[in-house]
Amino acid sequence: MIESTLVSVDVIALRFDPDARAVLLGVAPRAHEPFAGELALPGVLLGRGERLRDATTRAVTGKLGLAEKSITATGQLATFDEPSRDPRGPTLSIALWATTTRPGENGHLTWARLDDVPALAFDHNRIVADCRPLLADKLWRDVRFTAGLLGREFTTAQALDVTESLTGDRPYPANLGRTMDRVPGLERTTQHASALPKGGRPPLVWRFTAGAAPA
Amino acid sequence: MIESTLVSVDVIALRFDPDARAVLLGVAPRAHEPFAGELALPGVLLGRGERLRDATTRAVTGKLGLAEKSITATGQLATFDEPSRDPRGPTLSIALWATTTRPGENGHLTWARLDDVPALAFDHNRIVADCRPLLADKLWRDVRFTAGLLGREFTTAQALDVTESLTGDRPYPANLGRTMDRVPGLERTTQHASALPKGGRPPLVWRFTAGAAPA
DNA sequence: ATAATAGTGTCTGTCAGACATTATGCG
DNA sequence: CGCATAATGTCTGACAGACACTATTAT
Repeated sequence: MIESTLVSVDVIALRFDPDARAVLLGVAPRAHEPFAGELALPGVLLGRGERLRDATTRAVTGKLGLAEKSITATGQLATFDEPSRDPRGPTLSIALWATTTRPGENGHLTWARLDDVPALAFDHNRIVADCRPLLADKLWRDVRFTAGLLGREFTTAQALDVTESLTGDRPYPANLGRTMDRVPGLERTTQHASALPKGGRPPLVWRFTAGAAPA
Repeated sequence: MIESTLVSVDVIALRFDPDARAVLLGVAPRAHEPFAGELALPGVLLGRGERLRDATTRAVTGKLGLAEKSITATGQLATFDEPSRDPRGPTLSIALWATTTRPGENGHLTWARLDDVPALAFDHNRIVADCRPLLADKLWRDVRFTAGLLGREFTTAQALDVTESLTGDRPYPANLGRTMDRVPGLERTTQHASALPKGGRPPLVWRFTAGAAPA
Protein backbone atom coordinates (compact mmCIF):
# COMPACT_ATOMS: atom_id res chain seq x y z
CA MET A 1 0.00 0.00 0.00
CA ILE A 2 1.29 3.39 -0.98
CA GLU A 3 1.67 5.92 1.78
CA SER A 4 -0.97 8.55 1.33
CA THR A 5 -0.42 12.21 0.60
CA LEU A 6 -1.26 15.04 2.92
CA VAL A 7 -3.85 17.39 1.51
CA SER A 8 -4.12 20.97 2.57
CA VAL A 9 -6.70 23.47 1.54
CA ASP A 10 -5.70 27.08 0.95
CA VAL A 11 -8.36 29.69 0.62
CA ILE A 12 -8.42 32.86 -1.40
CA ALA A 13 -10.83 34.83 0.76
CA LEU A 14 -12.17 37.90 -1.00
CA ARG A 15 -14.13 40.90 0.15
CA PHE A 16 -15.22 44.02 -1.67
CA ASP A 17 -14.60 47.15 0.34
CA PRO A 18 -16.78 50.00 -0.93
CA ASP A 19 -14.62 52.59 0.81
CA ALA A 20 -11.34 51.33 -0.61
CA ARG A 21 -13.22 50.78 -3.88
CA ALA A 22 -11.34 47.53 -4.35
CA VAL A 23 -11.49 43.78 -3.86
CA LEU A 24 -9.36 42.74 -0.90
CA LEU A 25 -7.65 39.45 -0.06
CA GLY A 26 -7.80 38.15 3.50
CA VAL A 27 -4.45 37.03 4.94
CA ALA A 28 -3.24 36.44 8.48
CA PRO A 29 0.11 35.79 10.18
CA ARG A 30 0.88 32.12 10.79
CA ALA A 31 0.67 30.99 14.39
CA HIS A 32 3.12 28.09 14.09
CA GLU A 33 6.26 27.01 12.32
CA PRO A 34 7.12 26.93 9.53
CA PHE A 35 6.87 30.57 8.54
CA ALA A 36 5.54 31.52 12.01
CA GLY A 37 4.56 35.17 12.05
CA GLU A 38 4.60 35.55 8.27
CA LEU A 39 1.47 36.39 6.39
CA ALA A 40 -0.25 33.50 4.62
CA LEU A 41 -3.49 32.46 3.03
CA PRO A 42 -5.87 30.78 5.48
CA GLY A 43 -5.30 27.05 5.14
CA VAL A 44 -5.99 23.81 6.99
CA LEU A 45 -5.23 20.15 6.53
CA LEU A 46 -8.17 18.36 5.01
CA GLY A 47 -9.64 15.90 7.49
CA ARG A 48 -10.55 12.38 6.47
CA GLY A 49 -13.97 12.45 4.85
CA GLU A 50 -14.23 16.21 5.20
CA ARG A 51 -15.94 18.11 2.42
CA LEU A 52 -13.93 20.82 0.69
CA ARG A 53 -16.71 23.26 1.49
CA ASP A 54 -16.38 22.49 5.21
CA ALA A 55 -12.61 22.76 5.15
CA THR A 56 -12.93 26.14 3.48
CA THR A 57 -15.20 27.34 6.25
CA ARG A 58 -12.87 25.93 8.88
CA ALA A 59 -9.88 27.73 7.37
CA VAL A 60 -11.64 31.07 7.05
CA THR A 61 -13.20 31.01 10.51
CA GLY A 62 -10.17 29.52 12.25
CA LYS A 63 -7.36 31.43 10.59
CA LEU A 64 -9.01 34.72 9.67
CA GLY A 65 -11.47 34.82 12.57
CA LEU A 66 -14.52 35.51 10.41
CA ALA A 67 -17.90 34.24 11.54
CA GLU A 68 -19.18 31.23 9.65
CA LYS A 69 -22.37 33.08 8.78
CA SER A 70 -20.49 35.87 7.08
CA ILE A 71 -19.13 33.53 4.39
CA THR A 72 -21.38 34.18 1.42
CA ALA A 73 -20.10 31.65 -1.12
CA THR A 74 -17.25 29.23 -1.78
CA GLY A 75 -15.88 27.20 -4.69
CA GLN A 76 -12.90 25.42 -6.26
CA LEU A 77 -9.98 26.89 -8.14
CA ALA A 78 -7.07 24.52 -8.85
CA THR A 79 -4.66 22.03 -7.29
CA PHE A 80 -0.97 22.68 -6.65
CA ASP A 81 1.28 19.65 -6.42
CA GLU A 82 4.83 20.97 -6.24
CA PRO A 83 6.40 18.50 -3.75
CA SER A 84 8.70 21.07 -2.17
CA ARG A 85 6.03 23.67 -1.55
CA ASP A 86 5.95 22.85 2.18
CA PRO A 87 9.30 22.40 3.98
CA ARG A 88 7.72 19.82 6.28
CA GLY A 89 7.29 17.48 3.37
CA PRO A 90 5.21 16.97 0.27
CA THR A 91 1.65 18.17 0.52
CA LEU A 92 -0.97 18.72 -2.06
CA SER A 93 -2.70 22.07 -1.91
CA ILE A 94 -6.21 22.54 -3.20
CA ALA A 95 -6.88 26.23 -3.80
CA LEU A 96 -10.42 27.37 -3.13
CA TRP A 97 -12.18 30.71 -3.06
CA ALA A 98 -14.52 32.17 -0.46
CA THR A 99 -16.36 35.46 -0.38
CA THR A 100 -17.60 37.62 2.45
CA THR A 101 -19.12 41.05 2.72
CA ARG A 102 -17.92 41.82 6.23
CA PRO A 103 -14.50 42.99 7.42
CA GLY A 104 -14.41 40.73 10.51
CA GLU A 105 -13.06 41.67 13.92
CA ASN A 106 -9.82 39.79 14.24
CA GLY A 107 -6.93 42.12 14.96
CA HIS A 108 -4.42 39.92 13.13
CA LEU A 109 -6.48 39.76 9.97
CA THR A 110 -5.11 41.85 7.11
CA TRP A 111 -7.06 42.78 4.03
CA ALA A 112 -4.69 43.38 1.11
CA ARG A 113 -5.52 44.84 -2.26
CA LEU A 114 -5.41 42.18 -4.96
CA ASP A 115 -3.01 44.29 -7.00
CA ASP A 116 -0.70 44.78 -4.04
CA VAL A 117 -0.43 41.45 -2.24
CA PRO A 118 2.41 41.36 0.30
CA ALA A 119 4.99 38.56 0.46
CA LEU A 120 3.29 35.42 1.71
CA ALA A 121 4.49 32.13 3.18
CA PHE A 122 4.94 28.89 1.20
CA ASP A 123 4.05 29.24 -2.48
CA HIS A 124 1.05 31.36 -1.65
CA ASN A 125 2.06 34.27 -3.86
CA ARG A 126 2.22 31.87 -6.74
CA ILE A 127 -1.19 30.46 -5.87
CA VAL A 128 -2.69 33.93 -5.83
CA ALA A 129 -1.03 34.85 -9.11
CA ASP A 130 -2.12 31.66 -10.85
CA CYS A 131 -5.67 31.88 -9.57
CA ARG A 132 -6.28 35.52 -10.34
CA PRO A 133 -7.29 34.97 -13.98
CA LEU A 134 -9.59 32.17 -12.84
CA LEU A 135 -11.27 34.58 -10.43
CA ALA A 136 -11.59 37.28 -13.08
CA ASP A 137 -13.25 34.73 -15.31
CA LYS A 138 -15.89 33.96 -12.70
CA LEU A 139 -17.08 37.54 -12.36
CA TRP A 140 -20.47 38.03 -14.09
CA ARG A 141 -20.36 34.35 -15.12
CA ASP A 142 -20.54 32.48 -11.83
CA VAL A 143 -23.55 34.04 -10.15
CA ARG A 144 -22.70 32.64 -6.72
CA PHE A 145 -19.25 34.19 -6.86
CA THR A 146 -20.50 37.53 -8.08
CA ALA A 147 -23.36 37.75 -5.62
CA GLY A 148 -21.09 36.54 -2.82
CA LEU A 149 -18.69 39.36 -3.51
CA LEU A 150 -21.11 42.20 -4.16
CA GLY A 151 -24.03 41.18 -1.97
CA ARG A 152 -27.66 41.20 -2.90
CA GLU A 153 -27.78 44.86 -3.83
CA PHE A 154 -25.04 47.06 -5.23
CA THR A 155 -24.52 50.07 -7.43
CA THR A 156 -23.09 50.46 -10.90
CA ALA A 157 -20.12 52.29 -9.44
CA GLN A 158 -19.32 49.35 -7.16
CA ALA A 159 -19.65 46.95 -10.06
CA LEU A 160 -17.09 49.01 -11.94
CA ASP A 161 -14.71 48.92 -8.98
CA VAL A 162 -14.99 45.15 -8.57
CA THR A 163 -14.43 44.54 -12.25
CA GLU A 164 -11.40 46.76 -12.26
CA SER A 165 -9.94 45.01 -9.21
CA LEU A 166 -10.28 41.55 -10.70
CA THR A 167 -9.54 42.08 -14.38
CA GLY A 168 -7.07 44.93 -14.11
CA ASP A 169 -8.88 47.47 -16.21
CA ARG A 170 -12.01 49.50 -15.77
CA PRO A 171 -14.78 48.95 -18.29
CA TYR A 172 -16.90 51.70 -19.75
CA PRO A 173 -20.13 52.06 -17.73
CA ALA A 174 -22.39 51.57 -20.74
CA ASN A 175 -20.63 48.34 -21.69
CA LEU A 176 -20.67 46.94 -18.16
CA GLY A 177 -24.36 47.76 -17.95
CA ARG A 178 -25.05 45.65 -21.00
CA THR A 179 -22.96 42.81 -19.57
CA MET A 180 -24.95 42.93 -16.35
CA ASP A 181 -28.24 43.04 -18.22
CA ARG A 182 -27.35 39.61 -19.55
CA VAL A 183 -26.54 38.07 -16.13
CA PRO A 184 -29.39 35.75 -15.18
CA GLY A 185 -30.99 36.62 -11.83
CA LEU A 186 -29.61 40.14 -11.81
CA GLU A 187 -31.99 43.02 -12.37
CA ARG A 188 -31.47 46.70 -12.97
CA THR A 189 -33.75 48.69 -10.69
CA THR A 190 -34.87 52.27 -11.06
CA GLN A 191 -33.78 53.17 -7.55
CA HIS A 192 -30.89 55.46 -6.98
CA ALA A 193 -28.57 54.92 -4.06
CA SER A 194 -28.09 57.76 -1.61
CA ALA A 195 -25.74 60.38 -2.93
CA LEU A 196 -22.11 60.47 -1.91
CA PRO A 197 -20.82 63.11 0.51
CA LYS A 198 -18.83 64.63 -2.34
CA GLY A 199 -21.82 65.29 -4.55
CA GLY A 200 -22.51 63.89 -7.97
CA ARG A 201 -25.39 61.98 -9.44
CA PRO A 202 -26.42 59.04 -7.25
CA PRO A 203 -25.76 55.67 -8.89
CA LEU A 204 -28.39 53.12 -9.89
CA VAL A 205 -29.02 50.04 -7.76
CA TRP A 206 -28.79 46.51 -9.15
CA ARG A 207 -30.34 43.56 -7.33
CA PHE A 208 -29.98 39.79 -7.44
CA THR A 209 -33.34 38.09 -7.41
CA ALA A 210 -33.29 34.30 -6.96
CA GLY A 211 -30.26 32.24 -6.00
CA ALA A 212 -28.28 35.08 -4.54
CA ALA A 213 -26.52 35.19 -1.22
CA PRO A 214 -27.70 37.65 1.46
CA ALA A 215 -25.68 40.74 2.09
CA MET B 1 -3.36 15.67 14.27
CA ILE B 2 -6.22 15.09 11.91
CA GLU B 3 -6.23 11.80 10.08
CA SER B 4 -5.38 12.48 6.52
CA THR B 5 -7.58 11.89 3.51
CA LEU B 6 -6.90 9.37 0.80
CA VAL B 7 -6.43 10.95 -2.58
CA SER B 8 -7.12 9.11 -5.77
CA VAL B 9 -6.51 10.31 -9.27
CA ASP B 10 -8.99 9.41 -12.00
CA VAL B 11 -8.04 10.01 -15.58
CA ILE B 12 -10.18 10.91 -18.54
CA ALA B 13 -8.00 9.40 -21.26
CA LEU B 14 -8.97 10.59 -24.70
CA ARG B 15 -8.03 9.48 -28.17
CA PHE B 16 -9.25 10.64 -31.56
CA ASP B 17 -10.01 7.75 -33.87
CA PRO B 18 -9.99 8.94 -37.49
CA ASP B 19 -11.88 5.84 -38.64
CA ALA B 20 -14.65 6.14 -36.07
CA ARG B 21 -14.49 9.91 -36.71
CA ALA B 22 -14.95 10.49 -33.00
CA VAL B 23 -13.14 11.17 -29.75
CA LEU B 24 -13.02 8.04 -27.61
CA LEU B 25 -12.70 7.58 -23.84
CA GLY B 26 -10.37 4.87 -22.52
CA VAL B 27 -11.92 2.63 -19.85
CA ALA B 28 -10.97 -0.79 -18.51
CA PRO B 29 -12.55 -3.39 -16.23
CA ARG B 30 -11.46 -3.21 -12.60
CA ALA B 31 -9.15 -5.99 -11.45
CA HIS B 32 -10.08 -5.83 -7.76
CA GLU B 33 -13.00 -5.20 -5.46
CA PRO B 34 -14.97 -3.06 -5.16
CA PHE B 35 -16.65 -3.11 -8.57
CA ALA B 36 -14.33 -5.91 -9.78
CA GLY B 37 -14.96 -6.59 -13.45
CA GLU B 38 -16.91 -3.40 -14.01
CA LEU B 39 -15.65 -0.76 -16.38
CA ALA B 40 -14.02 2.27 -14.78
CA LEU B 41 -11.81 5.23 -15.53
CA PRO B 42 -8.13 4.45 -15.00
CA GLY B 43 -7.31 5.61 -11.49
CA VAL B 44 -4.62 5.17 -8.85
CA LEU B 45 -4.02 6.30 -5.30
CA LEU B 46 -1.73 9.28 -5.23
CA GLY B 47 1.56 8.39 -3.59
CA ARG B 48 3.17 10.63 -1.04
CA GLY B 49 5.06 13.35 -2.83
CA GLU B 50 3.98 12.07 -6.22
CA ARG B 51 3.26 14.65 -8.89
CA LEU B 52 -0.17 14.62 -10.45
CA ARG B 53 1.45 14.31 -13.83
CA ASP B 54 3.25 11.12 -12.74
CA ALA B 55 0.15 9.64 -11.18
CA THR B 56 -1.70 10.27 -14.44
CA THR B 57 0.94 8.39 -16.36
CA ARG B 58 0.89 5.57 -13.81
CA ALA B 59 -2.88 5.23 -14.11
CA VAL B 60 -2.94 5.26 -17.88
CA THR B 61 -0.03 2.84 -18.33
CA GLY B 62 -1.03 0.56 -15.46
CA LYS B 63 -4.77 0.38 -15.92
CA LEU B 64 -5.16 0.90 -19.65
CA GLY B 65 -1.91 -0.70 -20.70
CA LEU B 66 -0.78 2.17 -22.90
CA ALA B 67 2.93 2.86 -23.30
CA GLU B 68 4.21 5.86 -21.41
CA LYS B 69 5.60 7.36 -24.61
CA SER B 70 2.23 7.32 -26.28
CA ILE B 71 0.78 9.81 -23.78
CA THR B 72 0.89 13.10 -25.63
CA ALA B 73 -0.35 15.54 -22.98
CA THR B 74 -1.98 15.70 -19.54
CA GLY B 75 -3.66 18.28 -17.33
CA GLN B 76 -6.08 19.00 -14.48
CA LEU B 77 -9.84 19.11 -14.53
CA ALA B 78 -11.58 19.26 -11.13
CA THR B 79 -11.76 17.68 -7.68
CA PHE B 80 -14.63 15.50 -6.45
CA ASP B 81 -15.12 15.28 -2.71
CA GLU B 82 -18.36 13.37 -2.15
CA PRO B 83 -17.44 11.28 0.93
CA SER B 84 -19.53 8.26 -0.10
CA ARG B 85 -18.13 8.03 -3.61
CA ASP B 86 -15.97 5.02 -2.66
CA PRO B 87 -17.58 2.25 -0.57
CA ARG B 88 -14.23 1.59 1.13
CA GLY B 89 -14.37 4.98 2.77
CA PRO B 90 -14.01 8.64 2.00
CA THR B 91 -11.54 9.46 -0.73
CA LEU B 92 -10.91 12.59 -2.66
CA SER B 93 -10.77 12.18 -6.40
CA ILE B 94 -8.80 14.53 -8.57
CA ALA B 95 -9.97 14.28 -12.15
CA LEU B 96 -7.30 14.75 -14.79
CA TRP B 97 -7.15 14.43 -18.54
CA ALA B 98 -4.64 12.65 -20.75
CA THR B 99 -4.43 12.36 -24.51
CA THR B 100 -2.94 9.75 -26.78
CA THR B 101 -2.94 9.16 -30.49
CA ARG B 102 -2.51 5.39 -30.34
CA PRO B 103 -5.09 2.68 -29.66
CA GLY B 104 -2.84 0.57 -27.43
CA GLU B 105 -2.65 -3.20 -27.37
CA ASN B 106 -4.33 -4.23 -24.16
CA GLY B 107 -7.20 -6.63 -24.80
CA HIS B 108 -9.17 -5.38 -21.81
CA LEU B 109 -8.99 -1.77 -22.86
CA THR B 110 -12.23 -0.39 -24.25
CA TRP B 111 -12.51 2.83 -26.22
CA ALA B 112 -16.00 4.26 -25.82
CA ARG B 113 -17.51 7.14 -27.74
CA LEU B 114 -17.86 10.21 -25.54
CA ASP B 115 -21.54 10.49 -26.40
CA ASP B 116 -22.16 6.84 -25.52
CA VAL B 117 -20.20 6.11 -22.36
CA PRO B 118 -21.20 2.78 -20.74
CA ALA B 119 -22.09 2.42 -17.06
CA LEU B 120 -18.94 2.89 -15.00
CA ALA B 121 -17.92 2.06 -11.44
CA PHE B 122 -17.95 4.54 -8.53
CA ASP B 123 -19.16 8.01 -9.53
CA HIS B 124 -17.20 7.86 -12.75
CA ASN B 125 -20.18 8.58 -14.98
CA ARG B 126 -20.74 11.72 -13.02
CA ILE B 127 -17.09 12.69 -13.32
CA VAL B 128 -17.22 12.25 -17.07
CA ALA B 129 -20.45 14.22 -17.33
CA ASP B 130 -19.19 17.09 -15.17
CA CYS B 131 -15.85 17.28 -16.95
CA ARG B 132 -17.14 17.15 -20.49
CA PRO B 133 -17.88 20.89 -20.72
CA LEU B 134 -14.42 21.58 -19.30
CA LEU B 135 -12.88 19.45 -22.03
CA ALA B 136 -14.95 21.13 -24.74
CA ASP B 137 -13.72 24.45 -23.44
CA LYS B 138 -10.07 23.41 -23.84
CA LEU B 139 -10.35 22.57 -27.51
CA TRP B 140 -8.67 25.28 -29.67
CA ARG B 141 -7.84 27.18 -26.46
CA ASP B 142 -5.42 24.88 -24.67
CA VAL B 143 -2.84 24.15 -27.34
CA ARG B 144 -1.35 21.20 -25.47
CA PHE B 145 -4.73 19.54 -25.20
CA THR B 146 -5.63 20.16 -28.82
CA ALA B 147 -2.27 19.05 -30.19
CA GLY B 148 -2.27 16.04 -27.88
CA LEU B 149 -5.58 14.92 -29.25
CA LEU B 150 -5.08 15.65 -32.94
CA GLY B 151 -1.34 15.16 -33.27
CA ARG B 152 1.08 17.41 -35.08
CA GLU B 153 -0.70 17.24 -38.40
CA PHE B 154 -4.36 16.78 -39.12
CA THR B 155 -6.99 17.65 -41.68
CA THR B 156 -9.92 20.03 -41.57
CA ALA B 157 -12.29 17.06 -41.69
CA GLN B 158 -10.70 15.58 -38.56
CA ALA B 159 -10.88 18.92 -36.79
CA LEU B 160 -14.59 18.99 -37.54
CA ASP B 161 -15.04 15.47 -36.12
CA VAL B 162 -13.16 16.28 -32.92
CA THR B 163 -15.10 19.47 -32.38
CA GLU B 164 -18.37 17.66 -32.90
CA SER B 165 -17.39 14.91 -30.45
CA LEU B 166 -16.49 17.32 -27.68
CA THR B 167 -19.03 20.09 -28.06
CA GLY B 168 -21.97 18.10 -29.37
CA ASP B 169 -22.51 19.93 -32.60
CA ARG B 170 -20.62 20.21 -35.84
CA PRO B 171 -19.42 23.66 -36.82
CA TYR B 172 -19.51 24.98 -40.34
CA PRO B 173 -16.14 24.39 -42.05
CA ALA B 174 -15.63 28.06 -42.87
CA ASN B 175 -16.21 29.08 -39.26
CA LEU B 176 -13.94 26.40 -37.82
CA GLY B 177 -11.25 27.46 -40.29
CA ARG B 178 -11.36 30.99 -38.96
CA THR B 179 -11.21 29.70 -35.38
CA MET B 180 -8.15 27.62 -36.21
CA ASP B 181 -6.49 30.55 -37.99
CA ARG B 182 -6.51 32.31 -34.64
CA VAL B 183 -4.91 29.42 -32.68
CA PRO B 184 -1.29 30.37 -31.94
CA GLY B 185 1.20 27.83 -33.23
CA LEU B 186 -1.23 26.28 -35.66
CA GLU B 187 -0.73 26.90 -39.36
CA ARG B 188 -2.84 26.19 -42.41
CA THR B 189 -0.73 24.53 -45.06
CA THR B 190 -1.43 24.31 -48.75
CA GLN B 191 -0.95 20.55 -48.78
CA HIS B 192 -3.87 18.27 -49.40
CA ALA B 193 -4.11 14.95 -47.62
CA SER B 194 -4.46 11.83 -49.72
CA ALA B 195 -7.99 11.36 -50.98
CA LEU B 196 -10.39 9.02 -49.27
CA PRO B 197 -11.27 5.63 -50.78
CA LYS B 198 -14.78 6.92 -51.36
CA GLY B 199 -13.66 9.80 -53.51
CA GLY B 200 -14.21 13.46 -52.89
CA ARG B 201 -11.90 16.43 -52.66
CA PRO B 202 -8.90 15.77 -50.40
CA PRO B 203 -8.91 17.89 -47.27
CA LEU B 204 -6.30 20.50 -46.34
CA VAL B 205 -3.60 19.73 -43.80
CA TRP B 206 -3.06 21.85 -40.69
CA ARG B 207 0.18 21.69 -38.72
CA PHE B 208 1.30 22.67 -35.24
CA THR B 209 4.61 24.46 -35.33
CA ALA B 210 6.29 25.03 -31.97
CA GLY B 211 5.16 23.60 -28.65
CA ALA B 212 3.16 20.75 -30.06
CA ALA B 213 3.30 17.10 -29.13
CA PRO B 214 4.54 14.55 -31.65
CA ALA B 215 2.04 12.38 -33.44
C1' DA C 1 -23.02 78.29 -12.11
C1' DT C 2 -19.49 74.87 -11.33
C1' DA C 3 -17.59 70.66 -9.94
C1' DA C 4 -18.27 65.97 -9.37
C1' DT C 5 -20.22 61.96 -10.37
C1' DA C 6 -23.37 58.78 -13.18
C1' DG C 7 -26.11 57.14 -17.23
C1' DT C 8 -27.19 56.80 -22.33
C1' DG C 9 -26.98 56.85 -27.43
C1' DT C 10 -24.38 55.42 -31.00
C1' DC C 11 -20.48 54.28 -34.07
C1' DT C 12 -16.95 50.90 -34.89
C1' DG C 13 -14.68 46.52 -35.59
C1' DT C 14 -14.63 41.68 -34.49
C1' DC C 15 -16.53 37.42 -34.63
C1' DA C 16 -19.86 33.39 -34.60
C1' DG C 17 -23.65 31.44 -37.24
C1' DA C 18 -25.48 30.22 -41.48
C1' DC C 19 -25.75 29.25 -46.26
C1' DA C 20 -24.94 29.23 -51.18
C1' DT C 21 -21.51 28.65 -54.32
C1' DT C 22 -17.33 26.89 -56.08
C1' DA C 23 -13.44 23.53 -56.15
C1' DT C 24 -11.22 18.93 -56.48
C1' DG C 25 -10.90 14.11 -56.96
C1' DC C 26 -12.84 9.39 -58.42
C1' DG C 27 -15.38 6.20 -61.39
C1' DC D 1 -20.47 13.55 -66.82
C1' DG D 2 -22.23 12.65 -62.08
C1' DC D 3 -21.17 11.73 -57.35
C1' DA D 4 -18.88 12.56 -53.08
C1' DT D 5 -16.37 15.33 -50.37
C1' DA D 6 -14.01 19.85 -49.12
C1' DA D 7 -13.15 24.87 -49.28
C1' DT D 8 -14.57 29.66 -49.77
C1' DG D 9 -17.23 34.06 -50.18
C1' DT D 10 -20.44 36.62 -47.99
C1' DC D 11 -24.55 38.10 -45.39
C1' DT D 12 -26.39 38.57 -40.81
C1' DG D 13 -26.81 39.53 -35.93
C1' DA D 14 -24.59 39.66 -31.36
C1' DC D 15 -21.44 41.96 -28.78
C1' DA D 16 -17.17 44.45 -26.92
C1' DG D 17 -14.68 48.75 -27.16
C1' DA D 18 -14.78 53.51 -27.32
C1' DC D 19 -16.52 58.11 -26.88
C1' DA D 20 -19.41 62.13 -26.87
C1' DC D 21 -23.20 63.77 -24.83
C1' DT D 22 -26.78 64.23 -21.32
C1' DA D 23 -28.49 63.82 -16.40
C1' DT D 24 -28.49 64.52 -11.38
C1' DT D 25 -26.74 66.03 -7.09
C1' DA D 26 -23.97 69.17 -3.69
C1' DT D 27 -21.73 73.56 -2.84
